Amino acid sequence: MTARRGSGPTMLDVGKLAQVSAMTVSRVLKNDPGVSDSTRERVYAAVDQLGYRRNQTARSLRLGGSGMIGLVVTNLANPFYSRLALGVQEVATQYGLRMLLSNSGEQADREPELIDGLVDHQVEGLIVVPAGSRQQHLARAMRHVPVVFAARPPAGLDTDCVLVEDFHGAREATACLLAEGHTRVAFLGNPPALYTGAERLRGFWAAHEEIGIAPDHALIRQGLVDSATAEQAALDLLGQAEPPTALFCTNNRISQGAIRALYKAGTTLPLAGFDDFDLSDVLGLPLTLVSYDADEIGRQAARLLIDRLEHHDTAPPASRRISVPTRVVRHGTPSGQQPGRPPADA
Amino acid sequence: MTARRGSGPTMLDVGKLAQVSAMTVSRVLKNDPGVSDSTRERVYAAVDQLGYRRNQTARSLRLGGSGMIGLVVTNLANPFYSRLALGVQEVATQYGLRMLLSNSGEQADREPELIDGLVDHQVEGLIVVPAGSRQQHLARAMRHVPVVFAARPPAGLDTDCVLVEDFHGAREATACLLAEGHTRVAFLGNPPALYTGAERLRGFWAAHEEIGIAPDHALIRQGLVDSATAEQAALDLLGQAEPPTALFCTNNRISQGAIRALYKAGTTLPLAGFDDFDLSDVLGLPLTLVSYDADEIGRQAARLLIDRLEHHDTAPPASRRISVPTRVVRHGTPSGQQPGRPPADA
DNA sequence: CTGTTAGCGCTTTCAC
DNA sequence: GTGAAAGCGCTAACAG
Repeated sequence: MTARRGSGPTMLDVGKLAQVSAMTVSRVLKNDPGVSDSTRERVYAAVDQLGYRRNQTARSLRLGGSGMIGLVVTNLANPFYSRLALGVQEVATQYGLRMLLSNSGEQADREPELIDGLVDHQVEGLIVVPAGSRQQHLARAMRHVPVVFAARPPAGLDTDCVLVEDFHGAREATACLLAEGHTRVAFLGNPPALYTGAERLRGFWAAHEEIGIAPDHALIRQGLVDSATAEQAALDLLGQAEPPTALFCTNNRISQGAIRALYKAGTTLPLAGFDDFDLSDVLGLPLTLVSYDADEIGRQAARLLIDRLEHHDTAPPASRRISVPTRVVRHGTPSGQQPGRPPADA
Repeated sequence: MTARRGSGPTMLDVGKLAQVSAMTVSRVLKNDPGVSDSTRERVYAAVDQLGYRRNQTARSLRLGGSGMIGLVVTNLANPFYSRLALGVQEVATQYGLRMLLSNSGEQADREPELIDGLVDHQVEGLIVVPAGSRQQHLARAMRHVPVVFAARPPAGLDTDCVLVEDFHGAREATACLLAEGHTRVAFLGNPPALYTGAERLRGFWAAHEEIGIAPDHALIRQGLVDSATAEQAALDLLGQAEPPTALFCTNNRISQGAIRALYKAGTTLPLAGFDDFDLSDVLGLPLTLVSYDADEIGRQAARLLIDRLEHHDTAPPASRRISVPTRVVRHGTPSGQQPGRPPADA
């Protein structure tokens, strides 16, 4: 019941109690060597007695650095982004930085105010998963602090970014399906306006070209935004006169929607997709998933950012682009045993 | 290439350019009515030209309020907590508050420094999922700002909290298994030192007592911390001389571990568990899951906190305890019935 | 309608 | 070893 405004004791209060000036309190708390042991002890005693905590806001103002970085993700409910956030946090913590987190909900129009708000709060840098391709507000933010892009690249802005091997992963996973003889692979994709959507389609396409065939346009569905829309699209495809014999999905939510569609349709089809997800190994489905370390995207982004912060004085290095590697994980029937769903019953 | 220290233009700079004092700039930016239109326009022009942004750190210091709340969760990678965080963020945003997020990684010994750090940053309040039962540091934090507990109750501290109906949910789900005639239901639980662990065991037990039987101690495993330990425990149980005929799991990770164990053992057993999870409906397993709205826990916690903030002056209300309701969801059961309460209105 | 003064809590600089 | 003064950027309170 003690939380009052104007928030608690100050260094002056501590000093008064310890019979020293605020300056000396400051020195003690900073571990400045030039303080006598007896004084030091009295100060610590006063700090304890008052429950004193140094006001970081005042320090930030004086020192010119808030000790915070901002992170903006599009959907924290997606494990991909919560892991990314954990990666950012992990590295930030190592450098004594805290994380201000905002969720754009994939609404590009909300992003500017989130970004501006973080800048107002004097974050020392930003890591952003941009929700849209209009990035004017990010250019604006870059006038104030370094900005690192994660998962999606900057559009016409010169700055660091950390991406996944979208093209490579999609190509490789698609190639797995094609290698099994499938020629009618459906594509279930997120909006092509998103970098990942475009790149993964490109990879899907490239895998086809490499074996000299072209995907059937009738099997391509884009603009899927969640599990539900993906499920509907998959059901549509399965109901076509010439249905696909395999599916490729560009992210975890789409894969899950497609899997639900297969389940409801009582069918099983080989499915390849970007992003691994919980229990993918026990579905008993022939799955080919592009897996990668989402935490690592966050860690790398944080490292790039912190590197900028530490060299803010020196000539800035050219903007860097890091790709986090992918690997293909196969579940169910990699090479043609037991093509059904049932989990290895007795 | 522009991000320098001492971060950019101040109101004085803007004022100079607009030929007014800093005070007038402040008024314009605050939408104070007492400013002439011509002045207002000049100020806005100068703001735009300089790319000026109000320094929130300085405002915080002056106004006595950081505009931030702190959230500490135990594991952001668990969808339960990322959704909780989203709920907090949602309500916080409505009130113009930002969220400083820390992840304790379920390491109780790391929690104090996280909490202290947030207090140092002048968060106006805290929402905490406590990692341990030693909560001295939280009592300390409460001397500075209001603290709301989420998902786990305070231990001997007088403050608000938002919980799940742990006991009720566990009892109901267990009762479903018992109603099907199972008398040997295994219990796979998280550490009993955790409130949820204890409550859910209590519910499990109560369901047995209600039909006049007692659980077999040989079927009870506690202290499971992740999917892997749960899997191992489940495999152990399945290998016993008198194995269980059904399983009860106290959270999503444990359920997933148990499901993996069943899959590897080539068996199928009815499984009940706390927390719903992605694709639970398409596993084709007889599942009875205790589902609830994790976002809502965050929203409610944020509301309690903000209520405290808004009434920090008036006599504080007695500490409140909110329970978020659970409902049982059944998958893959031949009967397909939704037992217990009616399908929870919504 | 606009400006001046003072001070939020802290720390850098300079004095003793 | 310690303290006094000044100021980080902003805004409430008081002029004018």
